[in-house]
Amino acid sequence: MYGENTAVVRLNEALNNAVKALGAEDINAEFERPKHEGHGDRAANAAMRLAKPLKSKPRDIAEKIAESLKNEDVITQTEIAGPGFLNVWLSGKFYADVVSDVLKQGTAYGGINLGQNRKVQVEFVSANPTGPLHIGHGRGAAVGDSVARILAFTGWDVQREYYMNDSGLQIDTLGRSTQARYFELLGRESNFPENGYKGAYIYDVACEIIAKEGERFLDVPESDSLDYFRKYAASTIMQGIRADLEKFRVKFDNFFPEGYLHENGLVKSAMDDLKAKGYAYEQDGALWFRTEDIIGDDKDRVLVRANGIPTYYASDIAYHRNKFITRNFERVIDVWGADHHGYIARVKAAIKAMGKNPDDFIVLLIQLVNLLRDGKIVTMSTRQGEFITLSDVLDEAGVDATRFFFLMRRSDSQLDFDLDLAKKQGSENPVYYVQYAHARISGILREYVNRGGNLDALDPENIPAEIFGNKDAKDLADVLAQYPDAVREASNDLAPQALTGYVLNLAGVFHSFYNTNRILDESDENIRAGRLNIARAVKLVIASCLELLGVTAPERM
RNA sequence: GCGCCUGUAGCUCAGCGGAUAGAGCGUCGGCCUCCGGAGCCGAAGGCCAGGAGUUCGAAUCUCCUCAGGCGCGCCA
Repeated sequence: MYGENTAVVRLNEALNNAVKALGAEDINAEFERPKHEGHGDRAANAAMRLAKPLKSKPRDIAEKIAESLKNEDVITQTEIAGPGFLNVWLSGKFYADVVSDVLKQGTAYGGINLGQNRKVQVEFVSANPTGPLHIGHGRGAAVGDSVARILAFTGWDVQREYYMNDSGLQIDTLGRSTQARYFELLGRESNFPENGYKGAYIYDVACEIIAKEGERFLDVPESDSLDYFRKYAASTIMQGIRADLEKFRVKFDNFFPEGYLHENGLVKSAMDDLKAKGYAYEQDGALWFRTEDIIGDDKDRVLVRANGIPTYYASDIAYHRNKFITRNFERVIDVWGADHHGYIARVKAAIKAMGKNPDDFIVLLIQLVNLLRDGKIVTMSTRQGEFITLSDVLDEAGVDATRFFFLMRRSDSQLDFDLDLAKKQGSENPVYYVQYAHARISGILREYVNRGGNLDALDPENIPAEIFGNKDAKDLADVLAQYPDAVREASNDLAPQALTGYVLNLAGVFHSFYNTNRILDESDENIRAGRLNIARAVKLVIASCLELLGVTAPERM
């Protein structure tokens, strides 16, 4: 398969052919890397899985499989161990094949086609334009962006969307907060809304309005100018958000305004559809959704209030109907803050009600980020205007470190973001550790050219098998062989941390290899070429992996 | 009260059905006549919160208990 390592695929094919030769069903057997030395280079548990269907002892089955693997030229030795593990030892040629396959596939390596060009949407960040992005949004941005990159790399047709909640109560409050600051700055008495946004950025917006419009709003009734303040503040803040996203190297294909749903009657038609299907009913003047029946919710939920204004839930139903039905996405992934988790079941209920499979709707919950400075947690609140913005963190720690830190942990567990550590340009900082490996290889390749070498003339097939008599060389090839598995895991589980973990491991094993294997100083020309090829393959995979994380792979540091 | 997430080395966390549970940081001890020392090697450090099940086999699956976080609005 495209993107897989062909050396690994061939080995597994041999195993499956051996299994089929026993008359067993296809169990899709695979060799795995045993955790412990002494258990061979690869191990298979196929015999144990076949024991029941074949009504035979695992060790006897393993014996037979070993017999049919005898002719494989990359297998040098087999062993039956424990309850029925089949352990095999591999020749240097196998590892050479692994590495040259990486070089031949180049940047396509690891890009297995899991999506089959199916349409998937990743909706993330979607912060209301009521204030600048803070680090919690940053984590969601890093995760959403990386997941989108991973899905695209693995054959999905991906759209990245930002849902702009640009109407409603919050924007109203934003407008009134800005208006109050406008009056305040012009020396008039103002009544700042009780739940207003107290951040200093509101003053900035008010200043802009003064510069642009002067004092002309002083003498008109507040209710007449409110709309202007609302729109101006929201669009200014949205521009700031877009600028922050750009700075963070996060791109969107589409910004979807909530207002579109109302203006085009999509909320109404979604409600009509629910009513027609009997999922919604009227009571006490409001429209209710039968979530109790559909998903066993504690109670039914309100869709349209007694005052005729639809709830946020109603627009969300219309929005997801638009995603699944109008725009025809096969899978919809939403990245939400963890405090919304109680809401997942309700949206799934709506998806069920519209006749789609709730399993195709996946929510990635982003847990809280604690920002640590000097080892202490910095507290934040958007309303109170006490927070550290994403932009501040990027200025201090840099885009690469910030992204890498956000992606190191699974998103559904809380994260302590240690600002002091992220700023350190040293070995304690994992992102530098990885980037250093890439820069170091680049340095070696530059030096090779300096000494008169020609990289284009290097034959990717020229990797002498004897190189892999060295344990570090063998380990390194092994890690290269695992890249497609890491990508598969990251794609299937929507888990970028599988890749941060992988690339940290790859960098570490490369550093070990570097310390025991001279490259340019090696006198044997073929071995030198072989080691150069290994280094090139490592460089390629590090760069590929970092690209999926949205982190740069520097040539020098 | 109901529901979701999390309890793994001193700290931060991987591992989520396989054979002796891993990494980084921190601690201690080594390694530059040498291609990038932003590096490497080694040591110490664990009843995988507790209990009961399922399985040939459990940190991993199920149930219960305990602890921490979060959510249960005609808010968004």
